[in-house]
Amino acid sequence: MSKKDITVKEVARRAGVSTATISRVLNGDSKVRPETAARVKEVIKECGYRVNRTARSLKTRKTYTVGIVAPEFKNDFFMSIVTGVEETLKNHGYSVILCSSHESREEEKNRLRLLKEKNVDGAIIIPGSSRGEHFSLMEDTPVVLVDRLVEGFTSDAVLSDNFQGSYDAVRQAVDMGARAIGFLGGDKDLTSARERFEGYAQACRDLGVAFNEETVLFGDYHEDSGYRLMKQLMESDGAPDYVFISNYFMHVGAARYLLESGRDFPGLHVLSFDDLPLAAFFPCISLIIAQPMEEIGRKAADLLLKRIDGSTEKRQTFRLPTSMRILN
Amino acid sequence: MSKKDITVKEVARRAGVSTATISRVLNGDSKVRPETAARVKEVIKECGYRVNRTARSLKTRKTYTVGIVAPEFKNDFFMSIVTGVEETLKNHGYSVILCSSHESREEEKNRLRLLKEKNVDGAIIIPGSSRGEHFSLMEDTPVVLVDRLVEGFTSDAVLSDNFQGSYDAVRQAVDMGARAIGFLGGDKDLTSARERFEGYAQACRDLGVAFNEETVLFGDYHEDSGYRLMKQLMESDGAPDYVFISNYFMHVGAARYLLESGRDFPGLHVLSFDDLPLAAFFPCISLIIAQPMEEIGRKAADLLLKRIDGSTEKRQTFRLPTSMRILN
DNA sequence: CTGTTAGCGCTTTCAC
DNA sequence: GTGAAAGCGCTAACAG
Repeated sequence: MSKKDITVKEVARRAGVSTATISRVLNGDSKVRPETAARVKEVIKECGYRVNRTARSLKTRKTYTVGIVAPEFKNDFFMSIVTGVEETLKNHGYSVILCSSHESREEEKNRLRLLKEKNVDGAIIIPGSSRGEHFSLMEDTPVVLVDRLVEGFTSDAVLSDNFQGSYDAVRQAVDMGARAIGFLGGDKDLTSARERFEGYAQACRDLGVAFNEETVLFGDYHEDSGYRLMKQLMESDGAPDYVFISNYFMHVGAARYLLESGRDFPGLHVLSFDDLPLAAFFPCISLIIAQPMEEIGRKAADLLLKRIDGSTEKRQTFRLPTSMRILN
Repeated sequence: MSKKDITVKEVARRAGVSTATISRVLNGDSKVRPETAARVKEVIKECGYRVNRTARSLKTRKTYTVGIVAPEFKNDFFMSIVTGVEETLKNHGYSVILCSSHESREEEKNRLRLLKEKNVDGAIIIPGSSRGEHFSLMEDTPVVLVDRLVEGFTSDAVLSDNFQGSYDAVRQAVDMGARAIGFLGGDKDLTSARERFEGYAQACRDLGVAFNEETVLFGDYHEDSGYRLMKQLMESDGAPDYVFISNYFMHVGAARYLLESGRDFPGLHVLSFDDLPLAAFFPCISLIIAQPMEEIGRKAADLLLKRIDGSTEKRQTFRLPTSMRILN
């Protein structure tokens, strides 16, 4: 933004009209004589005028900017969501500010405060945990939660149908001949981890699958946890033939264990959440529960746009169905 | 941003001072009597005042925002760079606007124009192609190019040392016994693709590796291209034992071919660029040339910050060294 | 249809 | 140390 930036005032002077008229042309106001509009557009092109959106925002109280907050971005899962969000919002003239919260509640809070100060028109948040009192910071700024819910804060939300996805996977495994299914779970502090466990547990009960406490293990959604739990499970006495893994990163860790152990695991069947590009390459993979990630992002953006435009409908939580990909 | 937002004016009224004093306190100006400052801070806390950064930016002509433009974001490679950028900039009080250019020059141009209108303090760009006349749009806004260079536009840039990385890989392969090395290359329109080829070619010449035109294939950096070229190479008569693959996505495609073909490839050695989490799982992988992606992002951000702060040094291009990971 | 005018909320001389 | 006042560039009544 250099000193010599051309302003509406300058354009007005050159076109011999008032700044109000320039503004009208800029905003497509119909009440401008065509010849006037043409002349103004001419001048604008000539001198390379560009609107100053900061000034416009100050006046209109609209920034056409939304924040997207997530624990981190260097993973395909969150980025697919971000992609869906960005595409959709871009088509509506909005831009996206990226905010990583590093799984820290304090950081999450700081980012929200900043977004508020930057006057974003709304925010899409993948919460770092189930606790969300600080989300009240956003007061009357529209918010859509994605992937996880939060206690103490109600808003629109878009999630996968984790329960059903898990349930269906277990049923499919049973059809394939499973008698016992081990479980590697994420941090129960996250709603999605709880829901996936519930779906698994309920299906086991409904379908008469042996439910052995020792083969149901919990850690967190990260790779190391998957490695560790898979190792623990495979080295235990009653290692099951079927293993349900709760997300992609745990799956990566588990796969790493299977490869590094140097052992063979004949008859082992892995069922896992998340259909990222390489999941199908992993050892023993039998069934993948795919979340529609980009669609989740698009849906979240659509919802947010509705809120921003003042839709007054009551808060809604959308659960998008997962799909199954059977590999062998 | 609701009607009842508290402004400096309101804080001034409540604290019984002028808005100038509030501003001074907000900005840590020392020329404020401690007692006054304390009282102001008290009031600020009490009424939950938050600065309006849009207004501040209009006045100071500084947005503390930078744009980051890339062809797309749903891939680990670009996102690792973005992560490095975001972390670094966040630590300096900047936020990041995400702009996908979809490999389209027109779209890239639109995004740059928008960034300009939003008065970003600078931009970090992963160009979609070698053509960059439209980058002149950014006039006197600091720009740092990442990963790829562009003709017709000079600016700071941060890249991997593609030539050296390729060269070293070929030398290592020769040490491992390679006599002929096939090559799967990216789109020659990209500087990085050209550089990787040059490094490979030079090393072959220097080390006396047979350089067979029929085993040097070019496509683009995408998965399908990797699949197709690998298939072509493996089904040809003189299929080499060593294959150099120019980036991660081609590697994914090539790996998919190797798996799906159902054949065995005894003695096949794959050398590939990019150390993404799963590369080491791929069939026949022998050597990975790792780019320091997050570091590239951090370096780019550092450079940009220097430019923003008015460093007047001449434009620089940094080439960060790659490293080798030998797998077998 | 077009111009005049009054700000949006903040920072920043320039006086005192 | 502090305040008064002038804008940053734009839009939106309100007149005409």
